[in-house]
Amino acid sequence: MLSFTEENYLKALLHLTMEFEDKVEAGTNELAFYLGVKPATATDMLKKLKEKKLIQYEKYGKISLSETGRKKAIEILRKHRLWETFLYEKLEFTWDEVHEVAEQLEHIHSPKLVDKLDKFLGYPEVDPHGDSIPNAKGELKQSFKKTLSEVETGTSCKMVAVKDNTAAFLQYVSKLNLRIDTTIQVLSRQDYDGSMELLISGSKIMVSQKFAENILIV
Amino acid sequence: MLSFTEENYLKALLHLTMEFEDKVEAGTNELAFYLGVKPATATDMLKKLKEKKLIQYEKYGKISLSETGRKKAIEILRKHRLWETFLYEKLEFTWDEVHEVAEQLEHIHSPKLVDKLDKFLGYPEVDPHGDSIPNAKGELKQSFKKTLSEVETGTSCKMVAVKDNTAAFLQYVSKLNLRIDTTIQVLSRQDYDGSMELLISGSKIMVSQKFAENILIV
DNA sequence: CTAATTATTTAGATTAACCTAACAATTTTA
DNA sequence: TAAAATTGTTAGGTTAATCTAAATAATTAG
Ligand SMILES: [Mn+2]
Ligand SMILES: [Mn+2]
Ligand SMILES: [Mn+2]
Ligand SMILES: [Mn+2]
Repeated sequence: MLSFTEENYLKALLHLTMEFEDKVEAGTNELAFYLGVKPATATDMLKKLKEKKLIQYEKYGKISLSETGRKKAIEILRKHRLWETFLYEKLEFTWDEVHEVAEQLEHIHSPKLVDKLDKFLGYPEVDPHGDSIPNAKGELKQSFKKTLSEVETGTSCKMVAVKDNTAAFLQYVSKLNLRIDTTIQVLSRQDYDGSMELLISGSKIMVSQKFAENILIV
Repeated sequence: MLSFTEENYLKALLHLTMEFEDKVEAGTNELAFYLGVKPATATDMLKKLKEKKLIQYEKYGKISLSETGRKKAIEILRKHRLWETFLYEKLEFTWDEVHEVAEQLEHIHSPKLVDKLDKFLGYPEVDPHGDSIPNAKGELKQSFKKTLSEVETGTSCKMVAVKDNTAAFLQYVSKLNLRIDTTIQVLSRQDYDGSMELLISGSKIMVSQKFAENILIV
């Protein structure tokens, strides 16, 4: 049985090796920074995870998940996203509140619980942030979506997910009346700083490039 | 914030100081045995819990919960029983499966989660084992119920809870068609070993004294 | 292609939660 | 009430997960 901490390392590695289409490895510092620990700490854990055959790793080399490591990580991601969906759909949590609690709930060990929860929620495909939920077989629909910042001026698109999961960002998105499935029309763009003028359900708003880079669209 | 382990010690102390009406203290060995650790380990933790003002304790003396310690312990008990109820009522778990998972879920930290869960479940008063669920104010209806072994021969009673929460016992109870609210008629009793002949919804069964001592009735 | 910079590992500590073995206090029993 | 039994504590370790400081490898830049 994996410890809470080991699970977090695997989850972090899954995240870091899926950041963009061709990224399949991570570095020690990158991992340590992501987890909020010192590189020396990460090195110790990497040795242990290698020992347990959960990762591929050689001293001074890059890190990637093994097949079993990836399986484990996806299980945790599945639990995380199912719990977020539960909190959002059944317990009236807002989308900026669910992540923190799911960080704890994802470590509950009980295969029966996960599958019953999935059933109870009606086998949802995406979580409250628009992220795809791995199914019971451990299959994850991974699609690398375009961001709002890449949309051509004058065209329309639909928001399908968010990239940033911090409460601050999510609350701001909500305040702008943006949510999953909202149609966005790009009216204009400032060459100077990349900020964009948008039309959302009748009202015009202005957003920064940084903001637009965290809205995923289709 | 209390650790997982500290929470388990407090919960154990709450249990041990509520075993019967006049029991308000526990001993080091008793506590250690209940938690499955060595007495030396318990002594260490007792010092820490005393330091944090969660218990009353003097070297070589008896242990009892402080007001804050009791509050904390009841919060955990509340979570435990609400989660058991959730698993049983919403996720189709059987009553012998819920405890193990609730042992993990009870340590999730989120005041909002507990209260939303309570609301979602319709503010249940008892868990699947008939145990009273503390309310949001931390009030616990504690009633010391009679056991089936104390019922007079020839009279009837109603099962309201079970004392033993092990899967083996609960499965056996189910197999005998006994559940919360079942009416039990005591037909006869063996002087020799205290075993009892019961009438349950039309069929006669024989149970041991040990068994009868773990069925709570009214 | 060396020197500077960056990335990573090693060495040596710390803390929480556990253990065993030995010792000390308390309670029971004869 | 003294010996025996029980209960509880202390001393000294271990392991997992963390840290800081120092050393080393790899990469980048001039
Ligand atoms: Mn999340
Ligand atoms: Mn999410
Ligand atoms: Mn239980
Ligand atoms: Mn229960």
